[in-house]
Amino acid sequence: MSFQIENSLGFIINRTNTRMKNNLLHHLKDYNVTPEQWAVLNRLWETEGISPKELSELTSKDQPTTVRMLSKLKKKGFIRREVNPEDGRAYLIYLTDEGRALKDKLFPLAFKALDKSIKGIDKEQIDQVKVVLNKIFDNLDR
Amino acid sequence: MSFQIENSLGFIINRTNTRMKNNLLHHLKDYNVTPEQWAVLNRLWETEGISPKELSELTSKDQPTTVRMLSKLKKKGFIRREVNPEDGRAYLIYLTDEGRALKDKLFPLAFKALDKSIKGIDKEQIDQVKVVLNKIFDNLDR
DNA sequence: TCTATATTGTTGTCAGGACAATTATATACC
DNA sequence: GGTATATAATTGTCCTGACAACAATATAGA
Repeated sequence: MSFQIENSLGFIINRTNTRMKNNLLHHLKDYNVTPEQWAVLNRLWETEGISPKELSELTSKDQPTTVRMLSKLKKKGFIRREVNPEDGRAYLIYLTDEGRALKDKLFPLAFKALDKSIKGIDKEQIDQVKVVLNKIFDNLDR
Repeated sequence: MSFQIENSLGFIINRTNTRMKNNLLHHLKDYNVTPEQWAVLNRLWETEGISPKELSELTSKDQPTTVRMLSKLKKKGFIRREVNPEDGRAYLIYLTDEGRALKDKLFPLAFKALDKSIKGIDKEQIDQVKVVLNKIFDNLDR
C-alpha cells in the first residue's frame, strides 16, 4: 500500500490551514481578535444588520458556533444586537463604533500575515489553488 | 477597498478544510474514529513504538493536543503505551491488535471520502495544490 | 559530584466546531 | 381561528487546538 498520510491532500490542507490560522492569530493578537472573529467582522464590515443565521451561512459555520462567537464579540464590545421588528425569533447584528473602527487597524495586519504566507509564490498559482479548493468545497455537501 | 473575505485564501482554505474533515468524519463514523485520530493511527500503522513527542511532530500538533488524543485512543482500546526503558520521561506508543486491525477497515472508507472530494478534478491540479500549500506551510514558522 | 538547564509528559484554561435537543416564534394548512 | 410544521436562537456535550505552567527525569558543565 503506497498511501502516505504525509502526502495526502487532507493532511496537507489541514496542516497548512492550521499554520495560516495561527499566523493570522499572532498578527491580530494585540487587538484580541481571533481569525474566526476576523471572518465574522469582515462580513459585518460589508453588511450590518444581518442575522446570526445569515452570518452562519456566510461564514460556513453552524448556528451554535456562530451564536457563541457573537456573544464573545458582544462581550468585547465590538457588536450589538437588536430584535428584528419583523421577526420575533431573529436578531439583527450591528457593529459598535469600536467594532467599526477595528477595520482600519486590522486590515494592515491581516495583509501582513497574508504576505508572509504567500511569499515567493506566483499570484496565478494562488488563484489556481483557490479554484481547485472551491471545486472540492462544492463537491462536498454540507 | 476591494478585499472580499469570500475570495481570500485563508477563508477558502479554512472552509474547504472543514468540509473535508467533516466528510471524512462521516465516512469513519461507524468505527468511532475522528479525522485527527485517523491521522495518528496512520502514523502508527507506519511505525509503532514512537513517543507522543514524536507523534506530535509528525502530525503537526502540539504535545498537549497529542497527549489528549492518545488518551482517547487508549480508552477506545486502539493503542497501549510502555515506558521507554532508556528514558524515564518518555513513553512508547504501540497499537493493540484491534488498533492494527482498523487499518484494513478504515482505508477503503477514507479513499471513498477522498474520491468524493476530488471528483472531476485532474490529478495534476491536485498535485499542484499540494505543492503550493506545502510552500505556504514552509513559509510560516511554528 | 552537584547544580543549572533542557526535555517529556501532563494539567488548566480558553476558543472553535459538530451534532442533538429544546424553546420561542412564524407560517401553512385545514 | 386553531393546529401542525418550519425556522431562529439557544444550550448541552464532546472533540480538537493553542498557550501557559508545572512535575519528573535527563543532560551538560563547573
